[in-house]
Amino acid sequence: MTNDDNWNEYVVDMETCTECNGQFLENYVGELECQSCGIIDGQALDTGKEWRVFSDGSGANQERTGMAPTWMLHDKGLTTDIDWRNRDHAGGRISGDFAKRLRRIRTQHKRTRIRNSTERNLVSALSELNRLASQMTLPQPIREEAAYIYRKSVEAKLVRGRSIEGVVAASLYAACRMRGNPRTLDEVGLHSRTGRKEIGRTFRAIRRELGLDVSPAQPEGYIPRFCGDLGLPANVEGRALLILRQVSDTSMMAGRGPTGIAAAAVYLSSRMGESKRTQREVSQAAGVTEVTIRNRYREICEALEIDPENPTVPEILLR
DNA sequence: AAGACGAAAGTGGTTGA
DNA sequence: TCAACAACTTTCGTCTT
Repeated sequence: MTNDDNWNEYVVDMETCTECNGQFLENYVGELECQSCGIIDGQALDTGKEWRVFSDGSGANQERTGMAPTWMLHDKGLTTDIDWRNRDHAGGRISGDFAKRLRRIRTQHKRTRIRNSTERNLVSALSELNRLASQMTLPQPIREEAAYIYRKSVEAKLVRGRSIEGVVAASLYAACRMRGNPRTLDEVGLHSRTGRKEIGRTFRAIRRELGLDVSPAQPEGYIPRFCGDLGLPANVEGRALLILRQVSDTSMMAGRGPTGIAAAAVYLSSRMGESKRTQREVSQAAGVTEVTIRNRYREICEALEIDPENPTVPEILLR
């Protein structure tokens, strides 16, 4: 029996899932999540359509009121669209003078959607935002948050004297941290035309001027991504998070870079089980040096009284 | 040969006078 | 504005597996 095998017996003390008899385990945002079917706290998510039927109940009509407003479109998605096809409501062809008129209306409509230079800027900034977020594979809520921060920055005239790209990158960086899915400045800088330095400077300005409540990045936030990049199984990830939770009360965290701590926790967790990773592999996934991992590793082992040579799951982590 | 270790010097950012 | 400072990186020789 490996360490990895008996690990789960101690961590999981929750009931079993009513849907599939799988085990509930606390995920990193503190919800109870079924390990096999992913249901949160016994509540299955309804992935069905939200169409409501007001007419004959046959379900043939699919009424609703359009998509939810989004900060990702310059007009928040509140607009009317005119179909580009020359067809009437029944699908019949529209031709002749009326088709000509329709073409004219479409042109005018396009012009009214983008009214002034501010909106034009917003359009290009938001497309840059989307490009960046896509390259970094960021989820929709973070993009929304970033778009909102960017809008506020424009309102506060923070783009004056700064590049649009810089403000976009800084907004994204801030949104990632605020949503507990932190990225390093290096990472954002890698995908943006602006460098790490400028993004950092701009981020500080935005935070100060908008009074954003951005707490320091928590090492926990990096764990899922590092483990994913390293192809580590879920139990190693869960154990790394528990290690962090134990160590977070100690003084070793003070003043240390969160990425280094997270990297060391992943490295330690991987060494406790069968799927081991080298310092080099972890350092590349985490963007810190092996030396830093070694130092944090030593400190974590010291704090948790773990033998660095032959790390086993310590008593304090079992309950 | 690869991985781990640790010393020593260098770098970039923060802090406090 | 500048120097001190801590964290982190780079580099490199040595030891272990």
